[in-house]
Amino acid sequence: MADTRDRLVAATAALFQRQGFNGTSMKQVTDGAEATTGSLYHFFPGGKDELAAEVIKTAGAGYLELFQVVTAAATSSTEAIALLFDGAAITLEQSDFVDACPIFTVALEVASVDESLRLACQTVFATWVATATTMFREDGMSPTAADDLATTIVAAIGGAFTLARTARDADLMRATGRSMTALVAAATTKAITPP
Amino acid sequence: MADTRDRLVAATAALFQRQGFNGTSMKQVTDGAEATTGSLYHFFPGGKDELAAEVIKTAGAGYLELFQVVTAAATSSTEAIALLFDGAAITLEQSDFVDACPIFTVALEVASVDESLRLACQTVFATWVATATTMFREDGMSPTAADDLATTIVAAIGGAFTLARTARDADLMRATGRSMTALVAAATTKAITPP
DNA sequence: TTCGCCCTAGAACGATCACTCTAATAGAAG
DNA sequence: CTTCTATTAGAGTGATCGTTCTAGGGCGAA
Repeated sequence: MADTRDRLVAATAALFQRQGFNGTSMKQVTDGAEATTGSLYHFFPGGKDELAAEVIKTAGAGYLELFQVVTAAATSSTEAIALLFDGAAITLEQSDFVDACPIFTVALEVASVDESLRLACQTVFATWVATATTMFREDGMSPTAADDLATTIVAAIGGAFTLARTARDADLMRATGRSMTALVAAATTKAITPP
Repeated sequence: MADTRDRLVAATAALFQRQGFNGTSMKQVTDGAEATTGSLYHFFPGGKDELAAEVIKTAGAGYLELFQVVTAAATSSTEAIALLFDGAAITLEQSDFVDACPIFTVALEVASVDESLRLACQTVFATWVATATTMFREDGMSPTAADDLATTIVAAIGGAFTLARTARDADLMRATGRSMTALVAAATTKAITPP
């Protein structure tokens, strides 16, 4: 069946979330996906690197869609950001601080070591920043202001994941969310009402 | 000589910066420190875990001292934060995006796997946040506002390290720095001039 | 010198790593 | 049915992992 491939990607993503790239073995992947080594290398002849690149790409697209769903449900950029951080905090708590973004977990360990994975992560982050930038531009913000703010929010949510997971305390995510919400609120009112 | 121990810690910290915990082997450590396996396990009988805990503790104290030096050189909290992010951006560029914080790199890969290292990272982050909170309290901010802001800044600098290193672009660090500087400026003026 | 202790030296260990390879099986196409 | 391609199965590869262990070097104290 073709969904063996999907199970491999999903299992790898789950393992990357809690152990990162180097901490995850191919045996754990095949065990988690209930697949065999033969299947794994049939679908990913490029080995661990190709599998990881697929995980990053898939997870990146998933989070982007989640962001767009949240944005669509919100009545303002400010509310969207508030919902984003609150949702992240709840997800962390409900998963016992395991369900963090696999991309942030992998990015730092591969950035200086594996160029193909570095580029895969870079592409995902750039997509996220671009999407958030577009949202802020629609609020009337200048290109540079929107880009700065979008970059900051992506950075902040990634760092807050690290802090909250390390401390096993989702309030660190919420604290960061409050600050970012205030920042967005200030930036949008300023954009709407120019001096 | 007793500085063999220091060389081991320094070499491990350098390796953690670019490869993380699981990506770094004991052989790389002994090679980098010009030490032997015997020396390594003499000084760190607890093995890789004990060595990593020492690296986290030492690096954490080093960055805290750096923060305090920067703060002392600045005339305001706002300027201190600006200097902090600018310095981080320059360090990244000068080291070809290798010289990032080893603690952020290690934190996500060990948070769900190695409790002793998770606690070591948690302690370091808590110390950083507490120090920044104290600085903001001296500006007259309320305890909760100061703590929120301090948490946000630590999260933002960690996330910005990830983004900048992944994209090999220090401007992402500078963009985050501009937003955080604006946030601190707004918070301090509000604290100084209450409604 | 001789002792005693801190540190170094590096071979060796079993386990596990990512990966390869051959053979078997399944199911669609003819 | 036969044939063919896609997928599964899992034993086996050499390399490398973290760690252990025995032996010896270096140096101050007696």
